[in-house]
Formats: sequence, C-alpha cells, structure tokens
Amino acid sequence: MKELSIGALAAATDTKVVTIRYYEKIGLLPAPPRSAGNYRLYRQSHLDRLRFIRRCRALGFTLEEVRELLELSAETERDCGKVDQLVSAHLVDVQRKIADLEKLAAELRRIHASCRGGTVGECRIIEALSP
Amino acid sequence: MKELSIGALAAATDTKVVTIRYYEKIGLLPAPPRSAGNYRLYRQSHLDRLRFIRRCRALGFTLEEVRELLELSAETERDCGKVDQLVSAHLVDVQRKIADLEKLAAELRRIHASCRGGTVGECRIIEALSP
DNA sequence: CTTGACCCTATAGTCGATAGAGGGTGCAGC
DNA sequence: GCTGCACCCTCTATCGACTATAGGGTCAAG
Ligand SMILES: [Zn+2]
Ligand SMILES: [Zn+2]
Ligand SMILES: [Zn+2]
Ligand SMILES: [Zn+2]
Repeated sequence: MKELSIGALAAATDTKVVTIRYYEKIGLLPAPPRSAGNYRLYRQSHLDRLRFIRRCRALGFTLEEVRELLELSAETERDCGKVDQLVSAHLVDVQRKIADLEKLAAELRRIHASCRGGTVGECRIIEALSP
Repeated sequence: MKELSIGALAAATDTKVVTIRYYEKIGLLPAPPRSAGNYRLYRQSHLDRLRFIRRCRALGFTLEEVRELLELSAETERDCGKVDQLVSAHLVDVQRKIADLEKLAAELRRIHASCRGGTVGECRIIEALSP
C-alpha cells in the first residue's frame, strides 16, 4: 500500500467518507496531498491517526478530548500523567451518564408497572406524567 | 393566578424562557394570546402541558415521543395500550444506552489500569488507543 | 423621567456527523 | 473513441434540543 483514496481509507477504518472530510475540515486530520485529478491521497500516517481518532470516539471521547489526546500522544518524552487524567475524567463522565440513565430506567419501570390497562383517561402512566 | 408571563411560566416549570419559545416554534406548546404590549400570556392549560413536557423530557423521552404522548393523552377514551408500548419502547432505548456505556466504562477502566507511569512514549494508554 | 428587569424577534452557533445538489475523474468493456 | 459507472470534488443544508447574541420594545418603581 502506497497511497489510499478517501474511499479506501474509509473502508480501512470503518468511517464514512463524509466523516473523514469533516475531520479534515475541523482540523483533526491533516489535509493530505492531492492527485492530478484533485483526489485526496492518504499515507500510513493518516491511517494511523484516523484509527486513533476512531478508537477514541468508540470509547466515547468527544472530538475535543480526542484532539487533546492526539496532541499529548505526540509529546512522547512528556510524563503521561495528563493522559491518565484525561482518561479518568472521561471515565467519570461515562459513569455519571450511566448513573443518570439508571435513575431514568428505574422511574420508567415504576411508571410502566403502574399501568392497569383500560382507557387513556384512567391510565396511571399518563397520570404519572401529569403531576 | 390568572395569567402568567413567560418568565413566570419558566420559573414555575424550571424551564428556560428561550426553551419555552422554542417549544412554541416547533409546535409543541400552543402559541398563547398576547397582551397589549405583545407579551405572551399563559393560562393553566399551558402550565399543565408544559409540566407534562418537562416531566417527559426528564425521563429522557425525545420531543417526538413527547409529541406522541401528548396526542395520546388527549384521546382519553382510547385504550391505553399505545401509551404502554411507547413507554416500554423508551425503556428499551434507555437500557440499551446503559449497556453501551457499561461496555465503554469497562474498557476505559481496563485501559486506565494498564498505565504504569513514565513518559507518553511508554504509556500503555496511548498504546491501547493506537492499535 | 430614568433605571432596570423583563419581554420581543431574528439569526447564528453548539456537537458530530449526515444528506443532497451539481459537477469532475478514472477505468473497464465495447 | 466512447459510454457507463463507481468514485471523487465542493458547497450548503439538516438533524436534536437547545443556547447565545444583537438590537430593540414594555412596564413598574423610585
Ligand atoms: Zn469525556
Ligand atoms: Zn395504562
Ligand atoms: Zn425513547
Ligand atoms: Zn501512562
């Protein structure tokens, strides 16, 4: 593999073509050189970087967090404390979201269990939503 | 209480003023009559409806789901099966989100635990993100 | 009569993409 | 050479659920 078209890069990273162009536009993925016909031509470094981005996204990091992780990962001599910190902060984000959703689920189960059938006018669900 | 200004309605429902205007714009809350000075004047029915909307939102229903719930709740003679169905479908939504986030959290914990300190170049976190 | 809190409209921005219009490029088969 | 087709290009708009800002108008207290 010497160079990849945007479609090939998309296939190799399970990303949509438009998403790759979007990452370029917001400065997350550097603009690659172009062919004679103005096609983007990607190299291994782009592939690596995009894989990194997609892996982070799959872990729920925001694009801003990904940007920071990318910057940090380039400073190889630096102490990795900041990386550590970013990951644990994000873990806290995720855990808080889970806790919030658990509360919703419990409340929804409670409301749902209260339905005794009949008409909407009698339904306890609607009642529970209209306090 | 006879009529409420938008600010009073906002305070009574823990909603932002702009959000109320937004709900009106998308047709979720009916446009109220106006005062001589072109101020919105809300009545009890608006308060009830907005409370219903906010309660649904707090339970994580989308505005489209809320719209359906509002429509259903108006048909008091109808069988409440659809309401039941909507609520359980949403509970499934929430449970799926929780399951997804649990997976992320587990993976993040795993990655985080792998860090042995040192430089970014040696960090197992960065390694884990660069497969 | 002025101050300040409140209200009005209209427009643009957030995040992370996704969709579509309207066109250009490159390659295989005929 | 020519046609068809997959792929690529840019630009703009859209999604959900708001939020923010600009540039005004209204109203009651002091
Ligand atoms: Zn995060
Ligand atoms: Zn019921
Ligand atoms: Zn739902
Ligand atoms: Zn580390």
